[in-house]
This record gives sequence, structure tokens and C-alpha cells, in this order.
Amino acid sequence: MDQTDTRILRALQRESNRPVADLAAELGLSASACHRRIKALEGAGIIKGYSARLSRRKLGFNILVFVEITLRSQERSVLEGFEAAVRASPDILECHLTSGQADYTLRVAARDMDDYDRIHRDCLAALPDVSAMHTTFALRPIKFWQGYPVR
Amino acid sequence: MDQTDTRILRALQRESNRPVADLAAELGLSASACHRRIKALEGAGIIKGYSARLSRRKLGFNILVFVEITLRSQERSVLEGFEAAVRASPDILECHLTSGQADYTLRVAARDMDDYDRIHRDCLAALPDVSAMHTTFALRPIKFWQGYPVR
DNA sequence: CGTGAAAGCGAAGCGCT
DNA sequence: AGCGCTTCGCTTTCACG
Repeated sequence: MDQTDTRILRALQRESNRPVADLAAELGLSASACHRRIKALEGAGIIKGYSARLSRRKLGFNILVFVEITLRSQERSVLEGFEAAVRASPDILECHLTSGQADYTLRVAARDMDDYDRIHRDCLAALPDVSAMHTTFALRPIKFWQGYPVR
Repeated sequence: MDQTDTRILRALQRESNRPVADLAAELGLSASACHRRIKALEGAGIIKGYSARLSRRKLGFNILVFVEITLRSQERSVLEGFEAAVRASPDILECHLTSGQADYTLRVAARDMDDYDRIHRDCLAALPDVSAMHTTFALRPIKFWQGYPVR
């Protein structure tokens, strides 16, 4: 992981479909050397994979919500049951065990308020052992995922 | 945007570097038809681009924090100043204007606690017109970004 | 919109420095 | 590690149903 690797990572997390030869030229490297470095980064698991970035709005997901959830207890079996339910729900985009008042922080996308209501009733409130739920609506994105600040 | 398009999107947000011919075969389609649909989705801006997914831990970002920030006022000029500063900071991965007590919700990555301290002092506390800051540490990821539940 | 075939280009492998 | 070359496969385009 030297300077060249970090430059490759910065470039690929911005735009991964660009020809390796282009990127190599930009870094003053031959295509084959650059290609070998990329394969090494993939092999090391630093590059986990490649994804298409989709437009949330164009897909019709007009609502983005952060949900903080507190459980009835912190017992191992309770946490495990909750986490399994979270993993099974396609409406929950992301979930982290967190510090602070609440136990978990979730990220949820919905098409509109009716859709959010459905998710709230059928998915969130139906999660096992929830004792409190605090929701924060994202009104306007200021800055969106631009990747990690690899140095 | 029919059933076939949604299946293409689901596949590409999971793994975008796989051969179009493979994907086409899976959907019972020819490579060229599939390719044409992908280009149309790109043209429509539904596919915004392609990115490498990097491993946060392998990059040495051991800390992930959600920061809720309240500003001294809601005046337009104050918001704009704050937002410009946010966009300029590489340490702030993401930022949304949100409902609720706080005004903004940020996502921040740090290498370790010393690094987070640096970010806290030099980046977050240095943001203009901040009146309150509430931080939540992500202790353990339960579910990570798996893309939107395209139907 | 779909298919199949043809062409053009980039990725992947190799021998060498 | 890096370079250039060659090969092979995939992407991309075209003519057509």
C-alpha cells in the first residue's frame, strides 16, 4: 500500500469502469503494472467488489430515514433475534449497533409516506423486542457518499 | 423500466464488473439487448456510475461516527456557509439536512481515536455556527449497504 | 425490442529488464 | 516492480426480423 495504490483506490472508488490503460497513463505507469496492482488490491480484500451507483430519486425512493431503535433488553438472544430480522428485511438498507441512548441505528428508504407507513408497521414495529423508536427524516442531501478519504 | 430493467439494476448494484453476456443469459436475453438496456439506464441517469467498494477496516478506518449538528440559526446564509464547509471536508463522508432536534446528520470515518479527536477539533468544531453536536459511534455493522430494494 | 454475427478494444498473461 | 507485446474475451455496433 504505497502512494500509487492509494491513487488507484481513489480513482476506482470514483469511477471503476474506466480503462486501466487510462488510469495507468494518468499515474505514469504501464497498463500491466497498474493491472497487477489492482488485482493485488482485490486479492487483499481492500477492493471488495464493484457496484453500479443508482439514483435514489430516479428509482422512486423519495424518502430516506434514519431510525434509532432501543430494545427491551441487551441479552444476547434478544440482540441476535433482532439482528436476524434486520438482515431479512429488504427495506432496511443499513444497520449498525451504536453507542448512546439507542441500541441500533438503521437507514431506511421508502417510496412515499404511504410506503413509509407500511414499512413502519410491517417491518420496523414488527421487529422483535423493540421498546423505543426515534426517526429522523433526511430532508435534503448536502453531500453524498464520495468514498473514503484514502491517503 | 419494466421487470427486466429492475432485474438488471439489482444485478449491477451487487456486482457491476461481470460480463454482460452472463447477466443476459441469466435473464434469458441476448447480450446486445441487455447491453442496450444498460446504456439506456445510464442515459436516463438511473445508473449514475460505477464504483469500487472498498473495505473500511482494511483501509484502516476503524471508527465510524454519526454526528448530529445543530446550528446557531436557520438563516439561509448560515446554512449555506455550513454546507460549503461540509462539502470541502474530506473527512465528512456524507451529510444530510434532517428533521428533528438537530439540523444536520453527518457520517464521519476516522482511523482511531486520536484521528477522531483531530477531526473533531479541526474539522467538526471548526465548522461555522455550530451550537451543539451529538455523536453516536457505530460499534458493529449488522447490515451494510446492499443497494436499494428495486422492485 | 428482440436476435446473431462482425469488428474493435481492453483485460489478462508472458518473457524480459 | 516495471515495461511492452500478444492473445483472448468481452463490449459494442450493425443489419435485420
